[in-house]
Amino acid sequence: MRVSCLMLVTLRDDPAEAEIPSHKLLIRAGYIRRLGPGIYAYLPLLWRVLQKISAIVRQEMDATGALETLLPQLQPADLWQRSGRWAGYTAGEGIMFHLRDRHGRELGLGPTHEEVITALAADLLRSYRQLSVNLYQIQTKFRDEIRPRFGLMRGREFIMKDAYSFHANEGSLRKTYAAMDSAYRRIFRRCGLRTVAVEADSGAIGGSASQEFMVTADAGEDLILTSSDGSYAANQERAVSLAPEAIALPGGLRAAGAGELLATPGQTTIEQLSAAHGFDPSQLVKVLLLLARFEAGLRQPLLVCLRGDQQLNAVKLANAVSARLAPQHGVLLGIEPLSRELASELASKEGLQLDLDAIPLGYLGPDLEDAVLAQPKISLGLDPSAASSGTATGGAARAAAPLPAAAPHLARSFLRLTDPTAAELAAFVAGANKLDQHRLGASWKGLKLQPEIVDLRAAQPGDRCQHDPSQTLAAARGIEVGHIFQLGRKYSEAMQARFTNEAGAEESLWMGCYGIGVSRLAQAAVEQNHDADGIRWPLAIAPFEVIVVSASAQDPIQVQLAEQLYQRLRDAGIDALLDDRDERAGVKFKDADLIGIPWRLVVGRGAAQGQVELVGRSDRQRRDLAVEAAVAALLDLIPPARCGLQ
RNA sequence: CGGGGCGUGGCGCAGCUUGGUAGCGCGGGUGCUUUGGGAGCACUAGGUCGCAGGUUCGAAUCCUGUCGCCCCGACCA
Repeated sequence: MRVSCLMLVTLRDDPAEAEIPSHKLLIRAGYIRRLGPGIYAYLPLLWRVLQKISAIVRQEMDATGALETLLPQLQPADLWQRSGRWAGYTAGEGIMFHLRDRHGRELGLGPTHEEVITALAADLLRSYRQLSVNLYQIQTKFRDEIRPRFGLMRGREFIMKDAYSFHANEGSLRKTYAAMDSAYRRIFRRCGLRTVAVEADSGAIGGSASQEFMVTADAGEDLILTSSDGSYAANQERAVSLAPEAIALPGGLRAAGAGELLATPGQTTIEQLSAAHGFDPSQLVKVLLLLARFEAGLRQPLLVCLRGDQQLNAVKLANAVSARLAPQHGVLLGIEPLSRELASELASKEGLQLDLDAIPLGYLGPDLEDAVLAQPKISLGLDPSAASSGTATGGAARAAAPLPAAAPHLARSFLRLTDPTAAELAAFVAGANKLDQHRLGASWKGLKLQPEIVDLRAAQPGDRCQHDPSQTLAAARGIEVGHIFQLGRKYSEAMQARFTNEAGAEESLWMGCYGIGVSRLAQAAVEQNHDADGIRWPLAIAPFEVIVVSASAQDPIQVQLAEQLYQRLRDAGIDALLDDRDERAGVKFKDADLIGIPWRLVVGRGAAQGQVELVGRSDRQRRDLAVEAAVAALLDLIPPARCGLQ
């Protein structure tokens, strides 16, 4: 390709829209253009990069026996209703773009393809003899992100490789999961990325085991925690660790563990309490009042206890709450702090009466009685079954007959969950459930409580590791470029995807799914490979492998030699670019550095003597070589570097 | 959704406080000179100052509304 024909438009100034280096560089170097928030055009240069990444992904996926396919992006709502995700994806997080066609049928633009593929599998896979299979596709996904940002990093339209495997048993799923794990490691290595594999939360996709592949970079949106020996790495959403030892409460239990009242006027935060009375935060029990909203209308108040010095991990909480109530009440739509604002919003929007004046915010103790949620005289929508009894229907049954959108109703008892750090305290300080008063020297037994214990605390950098307390966790930022899941039978059961096993019995398929953010990966590669002058593409995914530059466009000898070299390299199968523009040398050099072609072959002053200059973009090493030697060097260096595995 | 910021030639910005009919740098075009790290000179094209109201003799500038974009946050009161 000739630069004169490339529609290359580079910018001298940083664009105002971009914040992080990779985003600025991709725009400045002419790789992308923004059309709207989170919507980008992939210009010809970037398209070449994406094609190269895709080729690597294909090679590695095909090598594992996976089958490439292409699935619809326009997906009927009933598919998503059958899996139980329509409400969560449209109403709750609202991550799915959805629309009505001219007949009033609801459709979603695919943010992922579990539903589509499972419906196909249900149709096509009938016998254990057909298993296992792993189908993948590389295509555009749509997600209505709350806040798109950083260019291709979090776009509303992006390119993803997603794969879905189907198995007759869990062992087979594990095998494919392991194969995907190693294929992913090869893919990222071949793309020139430094990644770390971390334990991850399964999030909205669901399922059991899952692992994320993170490109380590300061601009990463995820916080990852790793042990010093590297044997443990997890997303902070998921990470576990040992909390620091609590400092025993001086004086221990009071009033046989019921605690003595302590006047604490205006002291509603852990900090204020500690400062006023000399407590260590680890001597306090922090009680959080939250409200969980469910698809089928349930509004469930939560009372969450943590040790005062610990932080809540919202993802762990959502998982715990969901596990307890989602089977009866549909998808968990969200959890919010139960404030006066929220209470008045509940009253005005959903007609639910909740009298927060009965609840002394800032002075809550773990023994806060359900009576505070008691129904006021006039109230609507009481559901006596919520939270306590409830009809126990299985997930499959629920999915087969989607829950009708029920009117919002408020549970009148708390779902109480306690983190071990709080549960293990022998004597603590907690709110007295009375304004301006706390209890000193209370205990769980003394308060006549049997806490339901769930890991809810956020692991922090510096915490000791569970697998080896002599090690501590360190934090790093990461960009998630890949995620693999063992889904199990969640979707196959919901969508009735069954096969006949060897014994002739019907069984639900075992599933796995495996994603790579292809367009995000391209930007992550820039984030990890750039310098003050521009991008430094790893050769395996660079849009071109070498750029031939004649220093002077006026010197016919140079121009001719550059032309010859360009032809020879192309004939030898090298992805060569020829900068044939009538520009000064400086302009061409700057552009070559900015767009980041790994090798630059300069035809300059020495052209008449058959001397050229070969410059490496990454290490900036320059070597003066005879023409033949330069060509030989490139033919020697480039082909082996292509697979990215040296 | 909450908070903050910004909308002025293709791009990056100034002008707004103190109203008087729009400017700088880059980029584009033409010509001459220059030619190994984003050249110089000259000429030139290109803007209903996001949009809609209002105040005023007069609005990019003041007021109101509206739309769009960017940043931070949206879990511990």
